[in-house]
Amino acid sequence: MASHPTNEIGSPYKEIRAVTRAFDLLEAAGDLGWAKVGELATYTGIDRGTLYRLIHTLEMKGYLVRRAEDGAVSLTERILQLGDGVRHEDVATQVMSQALRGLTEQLMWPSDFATLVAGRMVIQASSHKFSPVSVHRRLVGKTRPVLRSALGLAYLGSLSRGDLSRTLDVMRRIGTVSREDLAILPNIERRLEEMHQRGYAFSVGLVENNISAIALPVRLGRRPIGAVNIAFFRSAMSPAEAASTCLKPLRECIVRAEAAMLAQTQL
Amino acid sequence: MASHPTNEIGSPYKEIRAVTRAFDLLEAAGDLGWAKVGELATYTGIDRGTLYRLIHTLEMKGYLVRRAEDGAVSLTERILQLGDGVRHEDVATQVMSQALRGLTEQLMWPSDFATLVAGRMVIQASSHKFSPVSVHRRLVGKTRPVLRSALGLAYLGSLSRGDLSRTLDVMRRIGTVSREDLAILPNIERRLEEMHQRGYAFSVGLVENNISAIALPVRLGRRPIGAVNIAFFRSAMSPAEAASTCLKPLRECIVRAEAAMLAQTQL
DNA sequence: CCATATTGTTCACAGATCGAACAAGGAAAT
DNA sequence: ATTTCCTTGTTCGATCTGTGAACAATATGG
Repeated sequence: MASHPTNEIGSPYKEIRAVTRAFDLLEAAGDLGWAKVGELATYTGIDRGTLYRLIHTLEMKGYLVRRAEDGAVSLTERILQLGDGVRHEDVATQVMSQALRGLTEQLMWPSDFATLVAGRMVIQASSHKFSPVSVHRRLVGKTRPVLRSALGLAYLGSLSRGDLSRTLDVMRRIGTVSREDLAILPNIERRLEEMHQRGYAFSVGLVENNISAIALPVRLGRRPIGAVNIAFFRSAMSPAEAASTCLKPLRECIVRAEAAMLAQTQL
Repeated sequence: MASHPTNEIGSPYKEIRAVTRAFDLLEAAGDLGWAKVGELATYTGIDRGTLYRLIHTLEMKGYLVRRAEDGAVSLTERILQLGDGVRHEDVATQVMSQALRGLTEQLMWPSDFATLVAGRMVIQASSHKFSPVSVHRRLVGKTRPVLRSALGLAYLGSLSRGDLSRTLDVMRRIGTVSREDLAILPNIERRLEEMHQRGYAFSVGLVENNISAIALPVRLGRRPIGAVNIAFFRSAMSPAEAASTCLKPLRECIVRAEAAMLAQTQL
């Protein structure tokens, strides 16, 4: 079928004009601070009538504000709110990738770092390809059930009560609570309490029959951002045996990674 | 003439659908972190075909990125870059409003705080209404020429060489260099050097024949953000006389205001 | 291997977005 | 005080854009 000119090698889509202009306007507002509509028209080249419509839309969404005294326009803090947490995801993934590699070289067993995304634990970094005892290669992007995996339980156990409630609400809203999960939900707080007393989360034969895992949460400062696991053959040892040998190096690895993340996000 | 339903009392514009959807997508990406296109469609209710086009546009503008491994989408740091300085404008104006009021109660002469906006010094806060010797009431939004006013010269004198060049380039680009300015430009660096040696900026009979002013810059940390002046009757004293009595309290007022701003922006 | 789910793309059409033109108000000059 | 010029805010028909149902391709799970 016929294709039309693309803006990027391989992409068939044109840029959406109104959206592009909206961001041109926001960038101009960022450059200029408080600016009159006529000034914005001169600076961006966008017709004044179009600007009035764009400004109205961005006002309704809360990203721009107009000063009553002279009609000047400025960005609001909502842009910053939108960006909250952005930097940290990238830094965390980068730091954890390196940290997991080191851990796996030390222990042989592979590890994954996952964050809660769209009601699932999504693997963001993984050391399986560095482990001599793993057959998995591409795990990044794969998901684990929040309520039944070691990764999910470790993460949930690091949330405050309020954040735990909100997280479960989001999961219900977007439909990631499975039938197996429904059996677990009534007891989730007790299971998390048991996990606190034990000192780690675990699962047995969840994703694959012969694979078990233990996991600990990861924080940025005091804020939980995800969890790290160690996966091992069920036949090789029990979770308790895994914990007795691997928990200490896992915890130490996480502490060093958390410090590195904190250093980088405050630069 | 016939009007149509408005989204806000008194506003005749409908929201631009594509722009609204683009921000719904960004907000969803902010909520979810790395998310697949199908997940974003479920979360936002926007058709997948539409999302592909929006994502493409936002990728081209640099606000979203797609992960090659599984096509997941995430916000980028550019949102934060867009928002740089947002919070500070509001805080600075609020703090300076209170500070200028105190200064005017102490000195009687009115003051203005201005920032560089769209190639002009725009008055963001003013104490004229608290001064018994001013006839002006509404100055916020009014502008002063950058190259000839005390406010403008104080601000320019606090910029690094690189920022000074960039600022003059922006002014040329958006056409705020007047004919009077053109006579000054060749000597601007010498005038700023003389100002440094004098310790303050001044103007005589600029906006009104009978009004002179002296001014000092205002910084947030090390970053120049604007300037504050003291306006007085030309017949009452010369700039040098004004400086001998008013410069010390003006400087002290600015130091206190800068400290208050720094404290607030680091909360 | 097959069925199902998911991803990515297309294109006719409904309707959204655009900007020239107009109306109103404010500022500056006389 | 009046006139002229500039700026702001709004309108609406025409043009073009953005949309989503449908299709093709790929990936996943049984």
